[in-house]
Amino acid sequence: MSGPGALPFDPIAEARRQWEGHGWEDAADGMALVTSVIRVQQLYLARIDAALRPFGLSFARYELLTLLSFTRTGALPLSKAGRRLQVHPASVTNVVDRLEADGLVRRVPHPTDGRTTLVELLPAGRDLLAGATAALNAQVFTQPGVAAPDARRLVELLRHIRASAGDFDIDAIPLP
Amino acid sequence: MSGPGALPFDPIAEARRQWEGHGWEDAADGMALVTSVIRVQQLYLARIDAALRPFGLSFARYELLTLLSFTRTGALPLSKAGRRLQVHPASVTNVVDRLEADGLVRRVPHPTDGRTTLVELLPAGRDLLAGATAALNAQVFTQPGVAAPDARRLVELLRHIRASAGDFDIDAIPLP
DNA sequence: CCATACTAGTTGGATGTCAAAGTATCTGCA
DNA sequence: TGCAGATACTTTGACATCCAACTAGTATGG
Repeated sequence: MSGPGALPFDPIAEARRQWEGHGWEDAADGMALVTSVIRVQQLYLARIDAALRPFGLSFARYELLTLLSFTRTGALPLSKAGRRLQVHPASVTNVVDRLEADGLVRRVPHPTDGRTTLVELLPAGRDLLAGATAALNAQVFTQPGVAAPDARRLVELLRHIRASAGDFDIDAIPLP
Repeated sequence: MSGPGALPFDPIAEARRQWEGHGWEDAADGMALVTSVIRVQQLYLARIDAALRPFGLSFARYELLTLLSFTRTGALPLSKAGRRLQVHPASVTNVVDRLEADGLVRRVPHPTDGRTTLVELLPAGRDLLAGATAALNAQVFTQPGVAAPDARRLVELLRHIRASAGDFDIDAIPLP
């Protein structure tokens, strides 16, 4: 995250001035947006990691456990988990390896499809998850750094970016 | 990035429904915002990496080269580079190692401060940077997935989040 | 002058990302 | 019925992140 202390100026505003100074005006808005998103992601991830550290979980592991807890059976094929979490199959393998090593999930062969392995939430994982979610909700998700109307406005704008990248059909499930 | 093809629904809208269904309404807006930022960062980074791949550069390396090119001397102390780029000192060491190995920068002892090492942009780095910036501007920064007014709106909202995290004094350099 | 506190940068390790390539299994069609 | 193409998951390697601990050098105050 940030080096020691705050900078005396906004580094993204400064970069934007440089972009314009070099004649790249057309790209300045986009550059500022992209680097802002990257920086805010970094800030959020640092806060998430801090909130989860007492539980021995990273955010990637937490997300997988949460996804499993929301299913009816507490299990999913790895491929489906990867699509829902929008991560690469190799990342799913990596995270499942680590959760399995910690006794929070287990791998189960699919009853009828030899290609498929299910990842199944174990009681230890479910138990850990309750406290972890409470901590995340209290420390991060109820304090996102902007007021609720602005948070919703941001989500809506970011949603257009996600849809334009092909994440989902934008007309599929409209926001209320 | 995304697994194969788009999902038939918005995974973040779905996660938000789960959050509300579990009684975590107060945290739902924040959860949606945080996961949206994380996802959009991932999308942007994938596009950036694709644009930079022909130049053999990652975004972290590109950013450091760009920062150096904006200085008067083409050189900076590693500590200062880390503060400007808002990354951990160990990350700066790592990226400088790799750029040095590729002959794009070199480490130079500080003339008067024995603790300090300067990282200096070499001609090969400067040459590579011109094409890399053109590619990034053309492929990513002029096509951020939203129109310019929305991009500016997003930057302003994200700027408040960055300020509230202590990145810089929000009154220091106001946007026009 | 010296002890202490601070700064600068490195090293080792953990983490998770994705690309590329691989093996194993399933499906659909000729 | 056989096979091409697809799917599922793993392995390997590259990449960059940060934490914790370390060494070396500088600044400051008594």
